[in-house]
This record gives sequence, C-alpha cells and structure tokens, in this order.
Amino acid sequence: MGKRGYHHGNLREALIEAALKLIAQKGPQGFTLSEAAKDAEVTPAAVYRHFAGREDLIVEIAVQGFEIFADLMEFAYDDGRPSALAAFEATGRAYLAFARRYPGHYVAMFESGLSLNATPELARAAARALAVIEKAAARLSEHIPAAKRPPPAMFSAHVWAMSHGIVELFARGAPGGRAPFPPEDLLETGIGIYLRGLGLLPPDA
Amino acid sequence: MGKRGYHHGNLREALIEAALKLIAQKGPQGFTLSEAAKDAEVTPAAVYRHFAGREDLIVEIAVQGFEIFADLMEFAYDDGRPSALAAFEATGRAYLAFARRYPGHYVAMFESGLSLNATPELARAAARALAVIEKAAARLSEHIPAAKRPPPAMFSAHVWAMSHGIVELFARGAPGGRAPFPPEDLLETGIGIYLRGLGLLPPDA
DNA sequence: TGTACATCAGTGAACGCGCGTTCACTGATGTAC
DNA sequence: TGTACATCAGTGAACGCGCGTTCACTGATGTAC
Repeated sequence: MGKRGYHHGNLREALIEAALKLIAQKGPQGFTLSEAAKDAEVTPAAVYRHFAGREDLIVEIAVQGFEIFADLMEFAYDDGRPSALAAFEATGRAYLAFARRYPGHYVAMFESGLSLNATPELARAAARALAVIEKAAARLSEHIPAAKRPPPAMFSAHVWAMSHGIVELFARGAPGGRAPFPPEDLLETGIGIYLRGLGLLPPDA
Repeated sequence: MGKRGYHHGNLREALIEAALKLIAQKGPQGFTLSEAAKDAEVTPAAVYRHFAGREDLIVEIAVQGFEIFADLMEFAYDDGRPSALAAFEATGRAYLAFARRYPGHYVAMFESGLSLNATPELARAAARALAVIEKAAARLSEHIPAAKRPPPAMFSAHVWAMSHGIVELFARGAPGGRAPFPPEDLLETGIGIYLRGLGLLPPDA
C-alpha cells in the first residue's frame, strides 16, 4: 500500500479505518484522535491535514455509513421486486447485515450521540437511508385492508425498533452476553410473527 | 437535607444522584468522577470514602437499577394475575416506564459496556430482572398450541428487543430525533401486533 | 534529460486542560467517663 | 452536665497521564522550463 517514505499515500482512508476499528471496539466516546493517528503510524497533528478535528472525523464516518447503508437497503429492496413482501424481508436482512459487517459505522451512526443534522451532508445521507425503510413498509402495508392498517410510519418504526433492539442486545458483545439464538434467526422469526399479526402472512406459515 | 457543616451528611447518595444525572445527560463514557464530585459540592478525593473508584460507582448504579427494574416488573407481573396476557402486557409497560423514569440507571445497565458479571452482586440483580421477562413470556406462551409455539427464550428475546429498540430510538434524544409516535403507543401497538401473530390476541382486536 | 522551484503532507515540540487517584492532614462528630 | 478523646468524613495539594489542538518547520514530490 506504500506507506514507505515520507508521505503516507492515503492517510485519509487509513485514519478512517483506524477510527472505525476503535469505535467498534470501544464505543464512540472511547475513541480518540491520538490513538487513531498512532494506529495509522502518524503524528496526531497530521490528522488536521485531512479533518477539521475529532468531531469532523466522526461525522465523515457517519455520512459514509449512511450512504453504504442506504445503498445496501436500496439494492435489497430492489424496487419492490419480486413482491412487496419479499422485498420488505430482504430489506430487513440487509439492515442486520449492515450492522454486522460495518459495526464501526453503525455505532457512529446510531450511538455516537451525533445529531443527524450536524451537517447538511449528514442529514441528506441519513434521510435517504431512512426513506428506504419507510418506503418498504409503506408499500407492504398497502396490502393490508385499510380498516386495520396501521400508519406506515408506525409500521416502519416497529420494524426498525425490533431490528435495532436485536442488533444492540444480541448482535454485539452486549450486556445479555451470549445471544440465545443467532441474531439473523431472531430477526426473521420476530418480523415473521409481526407480519402474521398484520395479516400479511398466512396464520400458520 | 443538611449539607451544612463540615460533614456532608449523605454524600454517598448525593454522589449517586449526581452520577445518574450526568450519565443520563452525557452517556456512561462522558461521565467523570470529578464532575459528579463537583455536583455534590465536594472534593474529588472525597468520593473515595464511599466508592473504590469510578468503575465501582457505575457498578453500584447498575446494581441499584437492576433491583428497581426487577421490583417494578415483578410488581407489574403480579404473579400472572389477572391473566397471563394482561400480566405480560403490564410487564411490558413497566419496562418502558422504568426506562423513562430512570434514564441514568437504564444507561448504566445497558449502555455502559459493563459486563453483567462484573461483580456477583450485579450478576444476581441482573439475573433476577431478566428472569421476570422470561417468566412472563414463558407463561403466556403456554397458551399457544405446542405445534406453533416458539421457544420461550425466543419469544422473550423478541419482546425485549422491540422494547429496547423503542427506548433507544424513540424514547431518548436519540438519532431519529423526534419520535413519530409516543413510545408508549409504539410499544403497545407493536407488541399487540406481535401477539396477534402468535394467535394470542383475536385477529381483529 | 536535467535542474530550479513551488507545493503541501507530515513532523515534533509545546500548550492548557481535566482526568482518576494518592496522601498527609484537619476538624466536626459522637462516645466514654 | 462537662470534659477528653477516638473516629473518620472531607480537604487541598500533588502526581502522572493522555487528550485535542496550534505552530513553525522540513523535506519528499511533482511540475515548469
């Protein structure tokens, strides 16, 4: 990768990677600029060639995270194909896959105490990601008889809450310690039961 | 309360209260011993008359929290009265009420990165609290035909995940920002739909 | 192809700060007589 | 009731540390001629 010589070559990326590792390991508050710099084999002062400061680095990571997150979910949703239900379920799996594969991003996005309006760029990226979840829920809920249909925003809040709860409690080194079941199974069965409650799945599927 | 004079009177309690306030405000990593001491109008060194150190204070708070939490949920569960279903729902409401009324405790318990086995006392308190959730779920799930009954541990994991997700995403100053609905409503409707999916509530209740 | 030079990424020393923790101490409190 | 004394909760100064950030600098790189 060419860290030979005086110039690093790709310090910006190296700092982001180091920060991601640290954030995933010790949480967003435990992360320090100095340690990220050390990981990238560089003086702390060098960080300021690429970022305005500590906060700016975290924001950058959150922005990147929301963009990957939105892309992943959009890809999984695939514009509602082959069916609203299948697309919805794929989106849920993408949520969990993202949390699992990009733990540092996930933490920066949802646990750093960052305001999603910290910068316009961040606000835009976050809005795009959350819109995918809401669209998937809204489209699916059109299949529910209007009389017993919950508001789409409520539907998507339920699904998001269960997904987030499973990630926080069972997909990390979290407090409960050992997960009683694989998080993927928990999410699939949990959402399945929920959808059955809405009449979107047959009662004994 | 008698902070007159040289001796504080009830410094231990005052420190815990200050720490709770700080933890709820800035998260467990943002909390510092020195600031808690200042809040209690005392020198940082005075803390060491009552706690072995920073970690010990957090553990103490988590233990207290799990004990209040377990008591609240046991009271709400009321040994399964008047029915397994009603008791289960009351327990869920107690979960949310606890998170709302004791935010500092909740954060210390579930977001401080503390191992629940940090001390035997903590392990015991946590186990008692989690056992209430599991018992409520197990008793309720006896009403499901054995063939389509999920394992009780999975049932309670779902419910816990949705409760925790709602707390984290919508009941705090959290990322989503404004909650789309009151958290209490979200939990009630979400769990309601889930229970309907299990056949524990009539399809159109 | 070779040389002069502008650019700018990273250095290294320094700053002020607040942290957790220790230590010898002091003086208010409560008990024994 | 009054005095002597032991207890021990809180003080205040000090420590070493790592933090985020600044600054003048240096020297590798790449371009212009």
